[in-house]
Amino acid sequence: MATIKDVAKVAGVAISTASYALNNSTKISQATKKKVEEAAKSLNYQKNGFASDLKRTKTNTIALVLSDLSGPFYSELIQGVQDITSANGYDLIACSSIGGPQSTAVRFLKEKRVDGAIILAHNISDEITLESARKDFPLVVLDRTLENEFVYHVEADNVQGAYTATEHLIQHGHEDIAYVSGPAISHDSIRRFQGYQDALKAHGIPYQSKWKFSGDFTKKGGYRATKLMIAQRDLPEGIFYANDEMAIGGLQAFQENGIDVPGDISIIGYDDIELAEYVNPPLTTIKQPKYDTGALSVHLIFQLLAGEKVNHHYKLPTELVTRQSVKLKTKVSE
Amino acid sequence: MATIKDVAKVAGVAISTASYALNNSTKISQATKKKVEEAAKSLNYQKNGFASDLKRTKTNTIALVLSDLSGPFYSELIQGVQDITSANGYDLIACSSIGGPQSTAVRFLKEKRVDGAIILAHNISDEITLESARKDFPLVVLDRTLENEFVYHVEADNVQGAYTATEHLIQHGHEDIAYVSGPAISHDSIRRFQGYQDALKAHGIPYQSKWKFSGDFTKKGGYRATKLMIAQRDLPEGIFYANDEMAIGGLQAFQENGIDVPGDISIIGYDDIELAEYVNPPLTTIKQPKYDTGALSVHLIFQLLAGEKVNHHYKLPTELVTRQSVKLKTKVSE
DNA sequence: GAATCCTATTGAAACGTTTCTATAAATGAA
DNA sequence: TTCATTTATAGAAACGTTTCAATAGGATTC
Repeated sequence: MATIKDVAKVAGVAISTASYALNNSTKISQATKKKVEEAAKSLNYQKNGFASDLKRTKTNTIALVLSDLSGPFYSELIQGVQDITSANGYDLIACSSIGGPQSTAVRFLKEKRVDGAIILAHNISDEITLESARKDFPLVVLDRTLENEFVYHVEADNVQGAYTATEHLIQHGHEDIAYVSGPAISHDSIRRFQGYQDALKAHGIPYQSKWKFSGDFTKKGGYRATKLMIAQRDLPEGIFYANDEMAIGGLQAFQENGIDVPGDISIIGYDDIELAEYVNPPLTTIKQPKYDTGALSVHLIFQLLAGEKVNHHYKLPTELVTRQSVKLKTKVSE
Repeated sequence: MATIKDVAKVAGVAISTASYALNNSTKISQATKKKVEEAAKSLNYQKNGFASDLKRTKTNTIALVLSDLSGPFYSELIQGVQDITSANGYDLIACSSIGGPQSTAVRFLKEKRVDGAIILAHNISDEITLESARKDFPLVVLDRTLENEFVYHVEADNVQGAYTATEHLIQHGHEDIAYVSGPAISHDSIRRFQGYQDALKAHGIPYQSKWKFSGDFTKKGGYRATKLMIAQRDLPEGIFYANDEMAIGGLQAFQENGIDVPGDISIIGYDDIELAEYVNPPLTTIKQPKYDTGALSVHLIFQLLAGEKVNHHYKLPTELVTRQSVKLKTKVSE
């Protein structure tokens, strides 16, 4: 590989001149600039990114840390991140945190191979996040809250979203409303449970622990929780699943047992994944402002890199998407 | 940030000693090794990745170049890539080629910020690929063929897959079979068209150009092509859509026009995306060995990095997934 | 024509590692 | 005791850039 030394030699100038010429410095005459560029072209010269980064102590790259590169993909969120990143002339790379402390993601964070990072990876421990965060290396976390001077937090408002979902069921005449949770440690699930409880309370419906079921954010988990409910022969009037995947699993369980949704029971999900529109019946759910979440996250990083001060916490509003899995309950008896 | 210099100073040793100690050289006594490690810990030392890469001229990282980080995601393919990469102790990063020559992907390729790359991005020009490929920098392309000493090619067998799909329709009694293509320049689409034609020929069915429709691999494109077919009031007996997305768009068009699939017309897709199973009717389609494609790609890269010789072209077999969008045609009249 | 100011160019240091080579100390053989 | 050998450590060069400070020469001013 040709280096800048070779280019300088061929062009007959000093190394520094070559560097200036290739970096469009104004101090270089047009003639020498041309000479250098031609030399570079003839040698098929490409700068060595590492050497350059090393000297500049700046990479012009933002990392998006995902728990698993192979999905589930938050494509709108990434779109938001991507758009803003490239609008600012930065590069974006995605890396996975599979493998824990040995993972690519952790290496990139610790070795500061990027200028800033957005973390959406439950398997990156808080400890590692805190160790990596430092001055001039802003970190935005999306799936947890963390108190640290250099860690920032953006989230869709889980409490409000869950409140809306639950209230929607209540407004459709349902009182016995179950909640199918995500993993116990999930920040999102905990918040959504909070919103669920808040809504019940606000409408004078006492919370009953028998209506809380444990899921794990997977289709199978939703299926199992629902089977359990059915087996207990004591169905609620409505179910709020902490995410769409589980709701779809639940749908399958109901189908298998000849229980009609929404005829016999109303259900509502959370996330508005692509599939939600296609299942039968189409799933009513809560849509999160994913694009905005992504866009805001990078935006904050750029503000911070520019030395501005920003808040440590941001909450974005969610939105109810009405489809056909919730039905108005006409109180026949009672 | 603490550097190795600081560590050496605190530990009271030379820089080189510190370096050896941190890199587990055998020549260092246990005592000093411990001393250095403690110093590193106390300073929260993290090595500078660039400096290290610069000296080593090796990054231990493989890049996966995607046309758009926000999907459509070939999650199984990525899984394959990921598994093999980490099994070899390498890091994997994904980067996008949005923005053409200014994109992150192109920079990473040209500036050789990785040891090898897998390219699955139609918007990376052949020219750039060829410019980037060089000795000790193996490139695997998945969505085109390219003749170059340092470029390798892995693909699911498009011709065979399309042949199988078309033959499946033929074997179900269909003769008038339409093909809805992807973008004209798409390598995949062209190959699939070839397979379609081959199957017709093999079964003595003449190819009619009126049965070729232009799509673009999107849902909307499939919808439009299908609408056009319906408007012409001359429907084929079966349609082979060059991918599932378009088939699903087509399904919607048929639904809107009260045409029953597969009662009135059989359709088949290509890809076996997740949605295919959920649409109504579930879509018969061709499944590609995505995981294997990904795994083989990285495997080749490692072989090449190790100095081994491998073939330049690999073709992996596809598989028919039978669902309910194709029906046996009982020839009532004629 | 001397003094001043630009402008284009150069030389050299620096970024933080790794690694080759040299050296000093410790060990062993004679 | 001396010399050779091993071992642990140190010194310094190198990787390929960028950029500060220095310089030379030409243009401008009076």
